Amino acid sequence: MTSVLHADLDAFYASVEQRDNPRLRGRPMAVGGGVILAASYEARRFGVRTAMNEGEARRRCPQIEIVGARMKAYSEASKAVFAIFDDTTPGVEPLSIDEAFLDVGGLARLVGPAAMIAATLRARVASEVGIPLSVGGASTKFLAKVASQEAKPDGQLIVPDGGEEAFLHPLPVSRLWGVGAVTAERLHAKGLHTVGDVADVAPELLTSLVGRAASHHLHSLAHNRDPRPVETGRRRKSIGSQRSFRAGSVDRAGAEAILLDVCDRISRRLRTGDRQARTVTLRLRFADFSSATRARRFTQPSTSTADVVDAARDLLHEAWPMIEERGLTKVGVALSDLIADDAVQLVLPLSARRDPSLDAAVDQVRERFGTEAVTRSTIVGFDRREVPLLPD
DNA sequence: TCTGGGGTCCTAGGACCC
DNA sequence: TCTGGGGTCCTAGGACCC
Repeated sequence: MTSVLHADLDAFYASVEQRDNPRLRGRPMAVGGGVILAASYEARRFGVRTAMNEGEARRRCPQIEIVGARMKAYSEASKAVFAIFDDTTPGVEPLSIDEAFLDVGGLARLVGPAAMIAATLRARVASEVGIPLSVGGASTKFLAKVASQEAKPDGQLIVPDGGEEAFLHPLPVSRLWGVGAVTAERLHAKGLHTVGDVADVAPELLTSLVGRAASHHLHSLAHNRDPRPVETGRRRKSIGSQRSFRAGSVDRAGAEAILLDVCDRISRRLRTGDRQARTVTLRLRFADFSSATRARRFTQPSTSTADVVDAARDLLHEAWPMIEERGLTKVGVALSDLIADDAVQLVLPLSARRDPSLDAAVDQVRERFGTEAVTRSTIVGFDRREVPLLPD
């Protein structure tokens, strides 16, 4: 039964620009900022793609018009579209600024078949927001997403019950979620070109090519086995920001200044999102395009800019010899292991972490502090006898 | 095509604990 | 005293997605 829709805005940033500027409509154009962020379908016909540098885009399509990004306009358009999604079903799982899964399993009797819901969504987004939306529908999330890609641009495709494998198997392996350039090349080398090829291959061979978890994952998807439900209320798991520059254009003081700015931005976002972070990761990229990461964990989660800056600066200091050797072209910082900022942390000896007799105590803590979020963490070396479990 | 910025998930080795 | 197995935490790296 068709229970999942995948709704995906076409060439999102470019569509918003064409909506707001009639001169750009029907023309090859793109939104860029050094590289192409989104290309209109007219530009894609000339081979212009996302992440291509602007010089290459102009070489392929001399008449292309490239405009700067207006993130605020995109964010507003996205909100308006998600309001229409939320108005359609309570089961909305956002994937990014321009796509979402919609659970329509319970809607058939009330509203109508999936094809009708999809058509209504597309018509509403077109008339109320003024940009094109493509929708795919199927029995699983994965297949719904594949269907929306097939439906583009400005179309819809509902995979009929029982027709799943006939639809899926002729498609190239790159349509499987998790198969990018590297994995596709490995599969091609063994003669696996279509989704059907992957569905039929011996699991051991697949495992030897891509590892255990990915093998299981790909084999399942190739048979349209995808039990994941549409999940509402998912929260971000990390927050990051990064800056690129030309090799040699930034000295140590410059790198520290960028680092400070990046740390300030992400710490603000952390506090705005009512979260605390435990891990700070410094991400570096070098002139030869190699990269490195260095991470540090706080003993206690923090929301403080100063904590983030201290850790990031330390990491930069430690990595400096490597930076001098390889030449820096990008600096980024990410915050992860995020928890709610009202989370209460129980510090326990390792041996007590999974003790089921603690469950009741954890419930008490929940009630007392009025928060759902209670994490169990450990100070290594503490013996359980030394730790009062529920201090007053 | 010398490649932006925002993310997610998986693997693997060493330290540490029981 | 020495050794081993199993589990978790931490860190680093890599593939992938939009």
